[in-house]
Amino acid sequence: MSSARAGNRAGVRPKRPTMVDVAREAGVALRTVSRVVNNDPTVGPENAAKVRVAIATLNFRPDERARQLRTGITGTIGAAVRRIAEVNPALAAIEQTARTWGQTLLAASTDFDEAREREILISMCRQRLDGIIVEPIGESHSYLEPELEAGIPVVAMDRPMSGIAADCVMSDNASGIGMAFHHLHGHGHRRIAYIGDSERVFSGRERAAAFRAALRSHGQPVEGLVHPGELTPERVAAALDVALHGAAPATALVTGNMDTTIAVLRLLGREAASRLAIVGFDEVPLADLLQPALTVVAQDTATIGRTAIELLRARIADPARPLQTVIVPLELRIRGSGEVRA
Amino acid sequence: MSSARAGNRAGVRPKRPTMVDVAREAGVALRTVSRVVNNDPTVGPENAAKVRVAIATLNFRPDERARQLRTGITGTIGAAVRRIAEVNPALAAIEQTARTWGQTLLAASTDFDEAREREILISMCRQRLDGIIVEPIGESHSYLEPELEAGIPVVAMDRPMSGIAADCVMSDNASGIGMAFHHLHGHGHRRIAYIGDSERVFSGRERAAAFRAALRSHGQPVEGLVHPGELTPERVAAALDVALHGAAPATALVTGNMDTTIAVLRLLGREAASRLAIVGFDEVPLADLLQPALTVVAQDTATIGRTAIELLRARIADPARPLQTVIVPLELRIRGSGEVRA
DNA sequence: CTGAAAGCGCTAACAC
DNA sequence: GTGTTAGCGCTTTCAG
Repeated sequence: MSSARAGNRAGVRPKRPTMVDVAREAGVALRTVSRVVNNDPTVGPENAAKVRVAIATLNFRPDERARQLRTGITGTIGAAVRRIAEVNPALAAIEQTARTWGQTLLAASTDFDEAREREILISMCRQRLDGIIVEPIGESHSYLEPELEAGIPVVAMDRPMSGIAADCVMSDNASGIGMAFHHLHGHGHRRIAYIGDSERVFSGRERAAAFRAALRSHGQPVEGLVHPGELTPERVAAALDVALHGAAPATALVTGNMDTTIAVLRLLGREAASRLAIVGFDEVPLADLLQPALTVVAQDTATIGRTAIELLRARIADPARPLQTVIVPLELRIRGSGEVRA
Repeated sequence: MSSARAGNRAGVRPKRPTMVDVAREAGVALRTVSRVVNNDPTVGPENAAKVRVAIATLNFRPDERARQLRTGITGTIGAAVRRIAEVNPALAAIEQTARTWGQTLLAASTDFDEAREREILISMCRQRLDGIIVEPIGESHSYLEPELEAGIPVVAMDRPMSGIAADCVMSDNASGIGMAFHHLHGHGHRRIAYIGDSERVFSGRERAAAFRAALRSHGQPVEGLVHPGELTPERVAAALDVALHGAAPATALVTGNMDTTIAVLRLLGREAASRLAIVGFDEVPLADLLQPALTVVAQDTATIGRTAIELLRARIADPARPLQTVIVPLELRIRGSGEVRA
């Protein structure tokens, strides 16, 4: 079965043919091969044919690295996201758009790790990518200042970057939280709690602040209702306990992101979920199949991704254009869990 | 706000300093700079210091492309998967392992499209990646023959490649289907139906065949019970209708992959799901939160990913080693939907 | 239309 | 220890 590799001795990687080899085989100059490979029309038909034959017989494939080194452009854009291999319509949109433009996408996971993010970003810079889209994790990205100065375009997605001046596209967190709150308030709830991500995270900060603002604007007390923090099951359980079993139990709940929503649903178990009104921030997979189906305020992640890469293109085309921050609206998706009356 | 870029005129990308510039700045030879950059210990401490100062003042970053061209290795492995930006523990495992080995991962989506797959694979070859992992889509990959010959290691994941000799890791589809069948049979079901992917797809073929074999080995007729085909809602609905509303309605159902499972659950609606026994092939997100919770035969995708990259490493280390196909067992996860009695 | 030669930014022999 | 000199494989002036 391994006969296909019979010619290969262990460890001896056969050398690939280069343009010189092709030129020799075809009996033309190196330059002519290059022209054929790049579809330059100024090549005589018979020469072109000879070259193509030589390419086929030698199985020549141009070395992209050499071309990139010479031309100075990589035709590749980088995406440093929190998780490739997780549902991420923004990333999907970026890849699709990049492909449309004939660009390659180099995607890597920061894994919510600041050091890892830095590694990836620096590595992308060393590879001289045409541009970088990043879902920022770290608190300061000032180490990228020299890279920006050197001309590598960077666009932030989901959160702004601090320490450097980069374009940014993100959701309208405040309005999204407001939407969720008002929806529940409109269904008669007067004790609405919030459980969400830590305020050390930008979006966690924005959403918790927006929720507090919503409470105040409705003349409600804040204490016991707003629970930002780490996303451990224990912490969420504790927060849930305070919210539901205090002196004045909440009758409705806003969860600040997908992981919180799922954690809460798991904790509530099957039946309890139908007595408490819940609106989740962020879409959840199979939300429509849950019981009751989950009402969410959904981010328009596809638009976010598309905008990110468009901002990047614009920045590449004109490094001097004014910085831009795009805020993308969210959408309330009514499915049942948020329509439980008080 | 755009002051940080004040120095950049539109379109004029500032040239980055090279090693020559650093050498001049530091007053040493090019070679010495190279040594410092590569942490070569044979550099005098004061020279090293001078170089480091020069690097910092000029904001020098070595150009990875040039290094790759010179050394011949890219330090990058490619993964052509069906979808990045979707849940894919195999990809996650690959990325993590690659990182551990100091390799960069270049991931791209074939998007279930044969032409796209070909584009990506060829592009990866032109970039001279150290190796490629692919979830094959196309029916023949013989066009990769020259590339293999030229020494680029390729490993197939989830399905074998046809037309070329490549290592492969995949799930034990037949056993998985057998497990699902026997589980339902053990709960008293005597009319068990199967709805799954088209038999034009390798795994669809394997699973449908295994299901037919299971039926036969239990002396049951096959007609009306095995429904492979396209994954459109209409087709699945029609298959479901035949299975449930025929002369001898099925009392249990095996769904052949995640998309089929979800389609079926959507079609059945909330209540019907608790009367029909269902075992899904493939894990489904939030399966434990559904009602009833979904029993599945889960692929060990993390192991598949880890195995894929280990096979790749082994192949890179020894191109002459015998071809290997690794079959990974599946696991029955009992949650409720598969334990409804006949 | 085609060819010779220079060079992209770096590493690797081989002197000194 | 350090510097000099070749290239890696390609594109690109610039002559023919």
